[in-house]
Amino acid sequence: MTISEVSHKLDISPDTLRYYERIGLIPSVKRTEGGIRNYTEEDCNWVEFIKCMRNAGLPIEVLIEYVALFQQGDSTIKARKELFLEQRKQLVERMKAMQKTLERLDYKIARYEQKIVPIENELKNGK
Amino acid sequence: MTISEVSHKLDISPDTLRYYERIGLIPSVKRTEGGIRNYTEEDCNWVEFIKCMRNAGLPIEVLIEYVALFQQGDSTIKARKELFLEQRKQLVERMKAMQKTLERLDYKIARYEQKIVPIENELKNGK
DNA sequence: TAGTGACTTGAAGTTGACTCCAAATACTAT
DNA sequence: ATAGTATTTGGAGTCAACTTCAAGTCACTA
Repeated sequence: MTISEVSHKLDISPDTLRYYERIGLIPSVKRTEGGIRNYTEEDCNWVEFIKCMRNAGLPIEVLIEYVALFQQGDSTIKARKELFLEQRKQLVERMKAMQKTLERLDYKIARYEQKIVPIENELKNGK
Repeated sequence: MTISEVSHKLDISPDTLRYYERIGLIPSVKRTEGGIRNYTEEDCNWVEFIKCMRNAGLPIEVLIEYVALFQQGDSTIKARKELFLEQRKQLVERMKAMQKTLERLDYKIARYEQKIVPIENELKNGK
């Protein structure tokens, strides 16, 4: 797959794809003889995985470390598990904070609801 | 309350507090005769509210708009409700995405668990 | 084989959200 | 009154995460 195909498929710009590869956020992609990137299915999976993790707020640095550990082979499995456990913990924290915010938004919305109805009644009554 | 008191209370730097005020992310704070900011309880509540919303990922621009609407009085109640409804929707989306990521992390962690146990058994058996 | 469009690189530029700085002014304790 | 600390401002600097640029290379196609 060419870079623009992957770009369309995963909705990430070619520039960002190159950037991710350059900083080690995805393992480096094999090239054609001419030097053009040729993404395998596995490369795509990496990109998609990283996109998903980034989307949930995992720091780039941590993901870079993960990719590096992955490339060092099975001896790093434990470290990778620890890394994910820590990120899992932080993710749950963020989700809890968001839940609180959601409740707060709901409360505000409900209060506005109460305020709007009287105003609309006023209009209805020609005031 | 002085800016440094608020800073400690809410764990936001004085620079950030001034920055938030400058860009309209919180209503402007009354000053003493000498020109020093004197935060009321209400000012604090604003800061805390904004901190909470930012923390959940609501865009600064949207919050600036909310503050502006708020300052225009009751005629903007409906608009404020709409704004919150939209943000609520997006927040729920983000939380769903994070839930998926969480499940994915859990899956990975579980798989590493399975991989680690055999490795540890190998060690135990002196391999 | 010449034109056209996609791809390459390293480096510079941009954006959002702060964060720091310098010089001036304000409060506080002695 | 004076030293010392806190606060003020406008503006510059920083950092992460891209994004754009320039100048060259590759690959298809008429």
